[in-house]
Amino acid sequence: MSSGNAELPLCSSNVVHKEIVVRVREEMPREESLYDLAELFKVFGDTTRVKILYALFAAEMCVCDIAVLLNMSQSAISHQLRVLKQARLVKFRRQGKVVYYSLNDEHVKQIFDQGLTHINELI
Amino acid sequence: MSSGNAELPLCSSNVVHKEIVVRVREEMPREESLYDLAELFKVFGDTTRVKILYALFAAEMCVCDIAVLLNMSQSAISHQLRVLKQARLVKFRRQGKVVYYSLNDEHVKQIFDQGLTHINELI
DNA sequence: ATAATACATGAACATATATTCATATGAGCA
DNA sequence: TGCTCATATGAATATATGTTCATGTATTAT
Repeated sequence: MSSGNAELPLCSSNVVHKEIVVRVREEMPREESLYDLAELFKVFGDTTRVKILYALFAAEMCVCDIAVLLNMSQSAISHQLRVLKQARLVKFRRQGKVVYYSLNDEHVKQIFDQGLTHINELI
Repeated sequence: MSSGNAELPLCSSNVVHKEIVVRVREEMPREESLYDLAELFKVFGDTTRVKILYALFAAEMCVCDIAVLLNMSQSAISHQLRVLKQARLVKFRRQGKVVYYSLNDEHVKQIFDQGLTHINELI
């Protein structure tokens, strides 16, 4: 068996730069990694969650603190914390009736700061 | 006029750590920055767009190349390229009937790689 | 045990968004 | 001009997602 580039499903057009497509295909990360990456950014792609994470950059906070800070309902915050929990971006500890949330990851702040840098350079 | 922390809208509960909320509020970036940041990540939060960007990391490509590479319709790719264009993440040049797209930003790869690092450390 | 509190969660609803389909635009060529 | 091709785009549809509302659960206090 020869190469693995026999299956170019063809666009309607014939302007396919085959060598480029084949080479890029080889250089691309695995499908699963790209999917996971998009899922991670999807979590970052909501204002409420971005705000929560920035808040937790500064301090550990309980659910009610965050709700007051962002002027949103406790339920809305709780739902979003759930998303952040599932993405393993935050951790929590229970102290009596109060649940305190904090960051679980070092990279997030770096990713965010680089995002802000990008935005600022667009001005 | 004194401080600007008179307006704590109060959660249903009374467990509000006022000093923390006030301090975090001061440390948070501007509302607009956080909104823009979420918008940027929203663009990254789609598998198709992530794939397109990774493809363009490797080479400049025309629309048809990308469609073949990702095994998707030309229209779908074109719509997503529009989103990436609006976010100023890609640029393009026209050569005859063919339009070639390439990256317009240095940060994106760094942000993506840090995202992948995060994902890999979760294993 | 009962009540109160801090948080979690399921269902419903409204909104956003990704793809498809049909068609428009714009460039090269006969 | 008329035709073909590469790409862009508007409308429609299906799906995903964020918030609210109502309620469940776990912990503390009486």
